[in-house]
Amino acid sequence: MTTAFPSAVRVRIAPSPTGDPHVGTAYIALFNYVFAKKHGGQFILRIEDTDQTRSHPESEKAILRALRWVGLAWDEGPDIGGPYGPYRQSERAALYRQAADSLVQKGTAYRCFCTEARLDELRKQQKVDGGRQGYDRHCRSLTLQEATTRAQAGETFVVRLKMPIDGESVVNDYLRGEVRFENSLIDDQVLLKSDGFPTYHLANVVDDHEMKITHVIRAEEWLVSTPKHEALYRAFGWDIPTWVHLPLLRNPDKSKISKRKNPVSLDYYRDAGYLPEALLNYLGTMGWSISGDREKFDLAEMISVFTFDRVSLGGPVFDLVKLRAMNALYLRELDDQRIVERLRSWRFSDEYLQSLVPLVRERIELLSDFVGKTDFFFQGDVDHMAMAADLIPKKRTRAETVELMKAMIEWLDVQRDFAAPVLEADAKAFAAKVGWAPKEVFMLLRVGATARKATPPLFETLSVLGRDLVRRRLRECLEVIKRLPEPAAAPAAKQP
RNA sequence: GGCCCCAUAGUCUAGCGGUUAGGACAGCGCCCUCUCACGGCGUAGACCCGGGUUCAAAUCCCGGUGGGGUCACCA
Repeated sequence: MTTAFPSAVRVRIAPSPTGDPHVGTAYIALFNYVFAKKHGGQFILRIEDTDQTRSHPESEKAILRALRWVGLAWDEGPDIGGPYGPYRQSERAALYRQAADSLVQKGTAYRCFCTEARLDELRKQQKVDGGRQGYDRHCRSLTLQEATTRAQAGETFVVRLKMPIDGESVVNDYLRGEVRFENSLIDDQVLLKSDGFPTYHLANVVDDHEMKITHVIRAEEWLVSTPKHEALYRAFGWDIPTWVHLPLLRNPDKSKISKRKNPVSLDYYRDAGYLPEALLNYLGTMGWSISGDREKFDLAEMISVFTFDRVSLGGPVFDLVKLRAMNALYLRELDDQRIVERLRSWRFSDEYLQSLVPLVRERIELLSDFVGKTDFFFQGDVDHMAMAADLIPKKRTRAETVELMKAMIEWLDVQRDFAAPVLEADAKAFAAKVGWAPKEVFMLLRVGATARKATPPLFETLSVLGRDLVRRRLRECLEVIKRLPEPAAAPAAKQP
């Protein structure tokens, strides 16, 4: 496995701006970055925003900011451009349409006019029969002329790839060697959606080729779709890049890392006070080792000795306790002045303090009161256990409260705008929707987000805290509530 | 469920045919010490199971089991 890499190494991280900047993105970006730098190559950032309904420009901004925070700088990207731009897929739509069309003309892809209803029905039937899952290739037998006529008549269609019907696909993964797939089990993948936008599969392959990507270093979840990608490269007549599928980061229960079970947003780590270099170092120990008895190393050192041969394939559990210990190591190494600087750029900046003062100015009588009134703004996780008695509202059961908290977290997960007035209006709407009194909802929100019953105005407070801290704390709070005993019935007899 | 990947302590890992199976976090104990923390020392704790191959398997092969991923007009 010790192939020499050409100096023209070009790799990429291709996040989709559909949510928070994800630790998994930083993880994969790190290995791409390090590999590129090791071989004097380029590290490219490409935004995969082909999902019209789920992509958001704020999310893209957040991803760029977070990647910068963590210390990974790209050589080409949507903000700085580069020779193979644009680096945002929504700006390359024509390219994909053209690519899909060329495949249709060549006969390696075909238009499919099947309706969603038919596909649903098909899936349902397949479930009953227990046979082969997936598209039945109904439209594959249409002639090009037939299909063209129907398309020109205005019928909506998608473009699907013609996978080989038999034989097998052998994918060469750099870390695992040959992986075999039976072609008959692989779907005729949709390449172009009915809205004219490409799917991941098409856009990704086209761009990786156009951008001259040599090594596709991505998460293991993509391994099984790699034969489709290879089929696409072949259909175009393009060279296939080297595949490197890294193991997936895991929750403590070993499932794929998820926001429900782990803080997953890079902004959370920033706001909770983790040092980016410690986070990066920790990510570097996930599935990779620098040597047998060392685990503390900086980026430069990782680059200097990097090789994929030291990757281990078991899915590493992302352990907050260990990360914290790593962070402590880095913190202790900083001299006093540097720690002061870090604190300033974290939460002791003039800017942040100024956002706090309006919230507490009427509530403090001495300057020294400030600290006690604002402590939860300077904490990461907060002690909900101490609030156990106030977590379940009077007249509510634990089960009801759990459901409410779940619904509230779901709502906040999609709440992009954290400006106080917006939050307030949306919170009221939320309360109405779930049929709870606003004051009940607000108190739960308050206690969940701050572990306090008395705080500055709720929505201003949430706004300043920021969505990542709020959502993490609510999740923690939910876990605490779940473990609480059912409160005694409301008019419960008081014990003497 | 089909297909694919994976498998060393609770967790991250070293190991790549012959080791008293090494390191780190967490745990426990002791030392340092006005407390706590840091630091130091120590301690407990692992090769998933079963077959092969071999003089010799944590290491190679096969099977099982377990975990994970994936089966979208999401990425």
